[in-house]
Amino acid sequence: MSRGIPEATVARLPVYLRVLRELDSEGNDTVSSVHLAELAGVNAAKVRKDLSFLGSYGTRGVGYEVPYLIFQMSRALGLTHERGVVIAGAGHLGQALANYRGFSDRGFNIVAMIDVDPSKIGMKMSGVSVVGPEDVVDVVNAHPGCIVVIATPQSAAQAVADRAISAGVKSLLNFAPGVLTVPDDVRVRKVDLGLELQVLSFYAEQQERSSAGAKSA
Amino acid sequence: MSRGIPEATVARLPVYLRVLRELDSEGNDTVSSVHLAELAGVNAAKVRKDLSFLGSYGTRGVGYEVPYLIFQMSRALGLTHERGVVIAGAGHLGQALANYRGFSDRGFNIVAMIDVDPSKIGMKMSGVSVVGPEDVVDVVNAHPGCIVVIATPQSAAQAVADRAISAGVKSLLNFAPGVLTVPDDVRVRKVDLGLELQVLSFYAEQQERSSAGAKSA
DNA sequence: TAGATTGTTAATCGATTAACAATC
DNA sequence: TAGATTGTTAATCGATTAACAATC
Repeated sequence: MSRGIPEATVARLPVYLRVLRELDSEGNDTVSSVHLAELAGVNAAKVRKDLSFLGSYGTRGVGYEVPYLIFQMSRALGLTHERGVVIAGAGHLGQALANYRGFSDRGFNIVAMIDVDPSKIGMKMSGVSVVGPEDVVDVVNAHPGCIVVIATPQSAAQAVADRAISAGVKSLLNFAPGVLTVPDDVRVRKVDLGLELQVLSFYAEQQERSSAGAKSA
Repeated sequence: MSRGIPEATVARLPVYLRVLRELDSEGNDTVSSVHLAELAGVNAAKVRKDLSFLGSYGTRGVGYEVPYLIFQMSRALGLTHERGVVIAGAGHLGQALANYRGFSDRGFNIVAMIDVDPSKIGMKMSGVSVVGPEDVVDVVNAHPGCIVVIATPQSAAQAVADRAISAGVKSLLNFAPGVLTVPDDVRVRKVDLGLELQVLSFYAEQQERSSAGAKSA
């Protein structure tokens, strides 16, 4: 029994896919693991290993057929059919996400925004209807398998997640800082802007200290 | 010669710090690795190992002094002094970042936004002045060690990065999809919204296929 | 056939975690 | 002292990568 595709591999598939689409639009019919690796910024053996999890779609001595690999990869990622995305929080971040390019051409369809602000409810923002929190269940029911993006303040994040989960949502993308508590069968991915800045700050600090040390030495 | 703190550890420090601040505000004087691990959602041995990279700040039989650990961790992360942040791109995402809470109380100071739109240049958005691209050098010089956040469309991202780097910037946070080419001494962290959704889509698809399979079996 | 490149095995590397001596 | 908990070592685990037989 296969243990499934490793997380690290799954996270690289979208990178390969972006590169492959670019190659395709430039008219490339085939690509070798070495070339694909270079464009994706990874090791060629890693590319071959990653792709082998999807199946044996290459040809020895030749490489991979670009359009076919795009198809297989899109299929694996579930991008060959529409998937609904609900954005919770119609603030700047929510609007930025609603405006984000490259959603629709990957099969993602923003079906609604949710906000508590009565002055926003009923409006359309970037072509997306804003509804109140009590409508989450209806929206989720109308779009089975949809992903809920939490772009609310931290104070509202858990409540929004709870409501979405009780409506049947299994996938959350969380932009609020802090941890969400969810059942085992719900998958959460987290984007933490503060964390990213702090990591950069750590390395910047290191660099500054070592160069200050070199100066005084 | 120490090989430096592992990347994975550095990325967990901000998580520990958030938990520690919470504990502190609740009046906890000390915390054990077991408790801290629980709150941070990681293994206790990992916590002890991670913290040991910072130094021996715990007391056997007792645990870690919360305020002291906060201080040491903040120092390691370079959060005990101000650091400038420049946001390139004054669209929805840029504004969302300018509004983001938890920057200032971690020492991050948004010093300017950059945009090409003449109607935005000269304005203040969320209290931050918007300047034109040609002013990047001045802003960066006025705030040595600052971090540049790229919240522009992909088409402008590399040019913005190049300009910032030539002005001396060493840390970039990139929200544009696609790869940035930068010199070795420049550190880039990337947040890729499309990638996150595609990863969620992969697992959602798997879940749906297996439950469909179970149904037909 | 000769050259190229995959798919996979086996080696390497690094990160996680269990275990425990040190010690408060 | 007895109990608790750190700091660190050593074992485990998983991911990366080099190497190469298979094969186009």
